[in-house]
Amino acid sequence: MSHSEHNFFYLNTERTFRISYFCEGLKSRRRVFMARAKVFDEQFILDKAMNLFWQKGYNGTSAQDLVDGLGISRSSMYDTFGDKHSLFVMALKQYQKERIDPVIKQAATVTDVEGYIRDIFEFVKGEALQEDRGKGCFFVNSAVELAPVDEEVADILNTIMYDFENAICSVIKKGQGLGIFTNQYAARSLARFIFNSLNGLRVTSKFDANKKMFDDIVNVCLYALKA
Amino acid sequence: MSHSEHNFFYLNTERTFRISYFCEGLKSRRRVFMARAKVFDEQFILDKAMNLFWQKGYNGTSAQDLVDGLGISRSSMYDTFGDKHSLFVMALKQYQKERIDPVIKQAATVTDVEGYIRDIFEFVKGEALQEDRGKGCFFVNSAVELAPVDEEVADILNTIMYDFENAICSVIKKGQGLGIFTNQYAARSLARFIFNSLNGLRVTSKFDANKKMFDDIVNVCLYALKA
DNA sequence: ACATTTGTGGAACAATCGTTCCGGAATAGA
DNA sequence: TCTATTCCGGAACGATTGTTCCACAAATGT
Repeated sequence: MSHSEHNFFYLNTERTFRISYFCEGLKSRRRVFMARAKVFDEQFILDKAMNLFWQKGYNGTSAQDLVDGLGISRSSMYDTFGDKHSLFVMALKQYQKERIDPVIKQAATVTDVEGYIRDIFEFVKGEALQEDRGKGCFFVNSAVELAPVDEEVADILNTIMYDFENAICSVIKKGQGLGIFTNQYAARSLARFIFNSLNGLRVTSKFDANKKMFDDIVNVCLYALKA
Repeated sequence: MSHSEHNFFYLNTERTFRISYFCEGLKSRRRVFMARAKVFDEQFILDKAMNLFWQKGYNGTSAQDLVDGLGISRSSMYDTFGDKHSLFVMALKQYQKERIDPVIKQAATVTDVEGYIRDIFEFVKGEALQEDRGKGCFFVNSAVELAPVDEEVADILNTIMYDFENAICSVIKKGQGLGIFTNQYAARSLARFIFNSLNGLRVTSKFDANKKMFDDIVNVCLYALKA
């Protein structure tokens, strides 16, 4: 028996994902057969992948690391997520959706503008003082490792930067209107300064830095915004 | 003929470096035979290695990449620099010696304190606008990729951070005495803020950022220091 | 010419890389 | 029970990883 007769779905050239093939073909029709339900949660696995890539980077994480860390078989991993690069991209988007988008959305309805900015700095500071501070930020790590050589990843990161800058900018603008933040510089300039400072904190957290050090940095950053 | 008889120096367990073995043994005695002189300059090769690792990172640079990029044979590479990790460490120290130490030394005798700080920012800004801006900074790149998992590299990076912070701190202190910089915060706090901002710039340069963006960031950073 | 060291090209190494494929066990609705 | 799908363990793939080794060419003072 030839291979294609036995496992026809492997040969789909458009999508190598085994799971999606048959299901998608039946989207409009009624499902006739119900087969074994998924037992692992894709989001849950994706979270694990995110943390693995986050910790060791793209090149530093091997397929074996993923199999060991995700808790699913090698076959399931490739069937569900395609190849390593696809999985990385999905993990990065997961990070965007779970950790960055909420902060951006919050900006639209924020009332305590100063608290909003301070909370972001405090959050990053908090992570920088955790035991696994070496992880840094998946966003920054990916930018440093892949942005220059991986266009698909770079596009995602640039989008994040763009959205984040705009969100901060709107909050700054509101704060300037309330007389809380300085009018010495345009809101966009200050937003970029904040973005840059946060990127810096993610790098500084890679060093042997202590609480006092982060306090110093954050204090000066927030001071620079004051009216 | 056995291997050890023919090329005895390969079996030195302390140092696998072929070149150093015999020479070091003769340091105190008079050289009897003068052999072929070195034709490639180790510093020159090390510079090339530095740029390769700088561009693609440690894990992203393969042994083959090094052979192709250094312009010497695979054998010469291993004979001269040991293994890949040793070569990386040497390249990192080269970066420290050539690009960071001069800036630190300058701090001791600087008179135009404001210009000194501004020049550093302008230099980083300039590099961030170059064609190969994606390279970023070898120091920051290495911190992000290796500091959490490579103790030897982390030690070097921490030393650089420590020295740099002290250098900036002394300049800031001088500027505070002259009434040029703000006394709102301790010199060390401001130095850490500067270090952090520069780290940020190295990350921001990985994105699709333009001149205006860096101008904005640097302006606010320098503004924050003003008295 | 000789001894000695440097550098080269290439073969070869074991290990790991990312990936594919298979057979079969498990689970579900029909 | 039958069919469809999920998931696993594991073997296997060719390619590439970092590294070692060897024979030989090149250079240089004696």
